[in-house]
Amino acid sequence: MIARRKNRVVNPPEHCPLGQCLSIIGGAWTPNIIWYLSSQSRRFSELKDDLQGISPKVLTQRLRKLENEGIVNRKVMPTSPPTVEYSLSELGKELKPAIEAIVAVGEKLKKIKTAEAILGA
Amino acid sequence: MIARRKNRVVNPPEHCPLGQCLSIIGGAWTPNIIWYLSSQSRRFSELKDDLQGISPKVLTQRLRKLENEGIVNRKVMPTSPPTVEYSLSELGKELKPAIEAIVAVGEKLKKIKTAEAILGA
DNA sequence: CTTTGTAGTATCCAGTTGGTAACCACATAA
DNA sequence: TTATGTGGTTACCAACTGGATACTACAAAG
Repeated sequence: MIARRKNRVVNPPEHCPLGQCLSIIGGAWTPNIIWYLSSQSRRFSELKDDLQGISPKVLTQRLRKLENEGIVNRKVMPTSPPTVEYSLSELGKELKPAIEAIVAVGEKLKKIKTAEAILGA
Repeated sequence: MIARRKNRVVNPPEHCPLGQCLSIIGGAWTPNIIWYLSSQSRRFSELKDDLQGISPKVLTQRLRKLENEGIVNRKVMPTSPPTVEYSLSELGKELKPAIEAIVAVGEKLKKIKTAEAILGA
């Protein structure tokens, strides 16, 4: 029988910022929405075209949630018919380094996988 | 009627590294598992204690998946009963900057939310 | 008068996820 | 002899997720 090691690792900082942040960028399409908005503001139907395959329901859901969390600004333009401009808020822009770090890792992973595929591993 | 803007935003790099990476760190408990393993190697039951509330089923699922993806190393020790050491692979360590960036954002979010709570916003 | 584009809603449904609980063989400690 | 710890596995199930589809009101263009 083996003595159980008792040393606890440092806990993830209280009430886990990991979960905090991942609950925002988690969910299908969400990171992509943030990605598109990070370079410029976009209208609803523009986003729908950018994110090929997303249903209007899900796009609305995501945008509403991001708006409630203060990540995204929603601005109705007085055109006819009214158009709606979505953009990243200042808070939303804080997400960019995280997204970029994730993208960077994703690219490394892709390289490794393609290398493996070529080597037939 | 409004002319649809035609300018397309830069696409997320092909076959989206975002999704690539998020499919790895996504899923309940996964980021936390990586967090714990990032500071030292841990045994199955140690992780189970670290991640209070995780069921053995899910822990196994996560570890198996991470192992298949080459993020985590699994090493059976010749003790009695056999113990199993999990650790981050070199590839797994590449995830750390991304996790740290996410944690950083999570902390900012938390500060903002607590500030809002105090101000009664 | 019909069509088009706007920004969504409403409804239904299938698939996935994650949780609970029970169970396993084995060896050792009490 | 019985209990304990090891690292899981299995079956079941409720909840959540996201996709497909159809639908809306309104105004303007043709």
